[in-house]
Amino acid sequence: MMVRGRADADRDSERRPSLVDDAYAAMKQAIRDSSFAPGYQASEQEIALRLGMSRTPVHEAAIRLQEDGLVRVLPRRGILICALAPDDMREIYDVIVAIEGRAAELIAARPEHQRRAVADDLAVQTDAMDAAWTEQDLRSWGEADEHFHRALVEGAANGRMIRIIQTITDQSHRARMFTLKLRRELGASVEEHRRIIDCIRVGDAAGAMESARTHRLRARDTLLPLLDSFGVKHL
Amino acid sequence: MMVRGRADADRDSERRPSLVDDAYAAMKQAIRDSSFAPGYQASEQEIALRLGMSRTPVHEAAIRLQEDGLVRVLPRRGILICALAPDDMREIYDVIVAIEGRAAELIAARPEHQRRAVADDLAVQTDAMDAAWTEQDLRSWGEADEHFHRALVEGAANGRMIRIIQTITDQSHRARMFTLKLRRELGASVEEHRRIIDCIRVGDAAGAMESARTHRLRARDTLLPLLDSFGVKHL
DNA sequence: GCGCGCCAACTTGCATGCAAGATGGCATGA
DNA sequence: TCATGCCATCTTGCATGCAAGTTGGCGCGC
Repeated sequence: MMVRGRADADRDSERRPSLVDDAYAAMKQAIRDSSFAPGYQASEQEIALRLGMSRTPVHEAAIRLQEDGLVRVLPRRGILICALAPDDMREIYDVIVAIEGRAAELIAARPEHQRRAVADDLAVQTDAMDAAWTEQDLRSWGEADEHFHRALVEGAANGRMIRIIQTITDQSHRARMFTLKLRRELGASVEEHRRIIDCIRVGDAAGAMESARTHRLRARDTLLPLLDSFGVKHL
Repeated sequence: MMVRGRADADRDSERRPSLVDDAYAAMKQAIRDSSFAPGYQASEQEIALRLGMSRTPVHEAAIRLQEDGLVRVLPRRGILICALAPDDMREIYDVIVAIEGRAAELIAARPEHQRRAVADDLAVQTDAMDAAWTEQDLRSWGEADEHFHRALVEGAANGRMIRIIQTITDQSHRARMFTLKLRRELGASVEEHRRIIDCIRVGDAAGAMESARTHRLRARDTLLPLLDSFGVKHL
């Protein structure tokens, strides 16, 4: 199951997805897997033709994608797939540090049984990461890591935080796929995750925030130089 | 000058605003000043008529407003103006605490002359608040306070943070107008703002974050009970 | 050979037409 | 009197037409 236009998916539980939803999902997926490479300029007409619909739903989906920061709609010139510059990664990490830090703090401040439920979930993902690491299974490691961070934010039960993180995750998906192959310090993450979990278990809000922040800041400080050294200017 | 669809305003410096932009701005303004009250259900046709355009630009503006969380587009039933529940205010405050806290920390970590520029700006706004307070000028106080918090986030030079805060500010504008009249502790804000400024001046990142967080948490803890006591269920 | 301007092709902005889904009221039956 | 079902009306989803803005290339003048 895919991410989809949360704006509807979670609000109006179910209804037949409209063509706009289809176009939105298809385009987003195409951007995620680089069928639409950054910098590529597509015409709405062409996309509409490929998706078997008229320009209208494609245009409306493009507006939503622009709002998500994934494309730019250039008046009378088409849809431009956005590229991410190193500076965007800096911005993204700062937002993540802020939101995940607060989320961890909030979780640790919740009643004991709720804390434990979240902590157990986080522990499952972290164990999966540990296992994947010993087996050198990058793909599984990445998925478990993603689940961990999603569960962390969802644990704070704040729809706006979830939405913010979802948007930013979508934006940085390609960069993440790229850096995943480069990282050589995956073991450190497991340990840092466990520290976060411990703080949540004992209800140490300040510690939870601090360890969540430290984890992301450390990751940022390993990855950004890596990107720099590869001279990556946009991804 | 009004807020406008930042998605374009800051990216493509200038171009004749399209009808969609007009519709977006007009509807947003109508929601801000409660011409469109929460819970009101409008038809696109009717809005289009009032704005002197066809349904198409109104519909596209509605999509953007829905993405901003200000309205819901109900399929084949019209546009519903969203109301804010107390729980939404809780969510909003948590996001603000996270983002402004990190922003203050980032500013305090910048080079001295940049810190000072931001601090001076913040000090001007705080002085204006102080003056407005002694003169019991609520409107001026509110505007200066708004400028202070905007400057705080803009000082961190992170477009995504600015955008997040802008979205949330738009959502909570009506609630802010309502609570402004109820508050009896405006003096405390001035003092707390000064504490933030001092930390920024001396480059105390941890202190800046902590005082920014404390400021917002204190405000939340005074306001939410106030809303509760008035039995406000949506605004 | 080189620069400049014009034009044809292309692209979207916006209006409108049509069909299908949603709604509220009225008539009908118990 | 009340519940139920049908239909007229309203509203949007989506396709398409037209006009205006943008672009790239070709030809003309130098």
